[in-house]
Amino acid sequence: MINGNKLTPAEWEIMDTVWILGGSPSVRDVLEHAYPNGEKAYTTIQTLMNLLEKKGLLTRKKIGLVNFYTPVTQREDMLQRETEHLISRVFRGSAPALANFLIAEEDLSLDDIQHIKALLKEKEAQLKEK
Amino acid sequence: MINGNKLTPAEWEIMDTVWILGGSPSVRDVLEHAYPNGEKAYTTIQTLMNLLEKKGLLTRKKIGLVNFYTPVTQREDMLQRETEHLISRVFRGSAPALANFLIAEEDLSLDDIQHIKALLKEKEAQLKEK
DNA sequence: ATATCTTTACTATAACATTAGTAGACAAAC
DNA sequence: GTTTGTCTACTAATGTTATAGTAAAGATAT
Repeated sequence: MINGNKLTPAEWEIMDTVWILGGSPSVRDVLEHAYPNGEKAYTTIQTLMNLLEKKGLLTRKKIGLVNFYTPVTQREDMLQRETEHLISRVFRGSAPALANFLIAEEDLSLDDIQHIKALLKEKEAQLKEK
Repeated sequence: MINGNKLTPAEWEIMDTVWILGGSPSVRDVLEHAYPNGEKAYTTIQTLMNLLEKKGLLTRKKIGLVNFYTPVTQREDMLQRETEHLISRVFRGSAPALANFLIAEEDLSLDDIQHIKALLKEKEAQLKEK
């Protein structure tokens, strides 16, 4: 199964670390990057990463003794999935509602606003073109 | 405690129904509105609503035999909380990153874009004023 | 005034998520 | 070549969320 599984918070932390590290990190790589002060046990991370393999989000390849884990999806796919989940659950399915809320309620700098404006202009041109 | 508790999916469904219904619905009101075909048992909703009281999201007042539940917070407060949760967990704490993503990746109509532009202009004026 | 229905309060169970321990395999260090 | 350390595979314990059953209290209908 490619998917259908929502990531739990602990799983997300692992996946995010894998994406940040890039390539095919080992359990120890992830542990050291995400929990440098021993916040979690090695075997905890190991269990989670094997779980993520079972869920189809990581693939695993053993080289010598050690397993190396490769993400199956791009981080962007997850952004999309998580964002759409929020929209459907909390904003009753309306992406514009989230956009409105973001602009109205979250702290954006003038720079941010300029940047968003530019993006909008682009998007607008793109839409009109069709 | 006013809060600190994240809503679980089942809890969110309840809260959302309470907000939609308005006023101070009973367990049965919520059940009938949210699960009109008996998808969940009466006592399940009851348990969840009592849990939500314990968490400080609902208050409860008994009139005669029946408990009526009133939401403590506005729906908007929850939008904020949930949105910020997504931002911190998935967009590494950057609200603009979510905004960019939304505009780039979600389907927005020309109307939506006009609307967002207007909002941005407002926000901008507001920021410059200070 | 008894039978039936609705509601409450309490309890129980099941499913899923989180964390980590243990035994054994292998490599490296001495 | 035995000790030490790292890794895997497996298992276990704990915590949290979700779901609903049961008994008792009060209302309602006959």
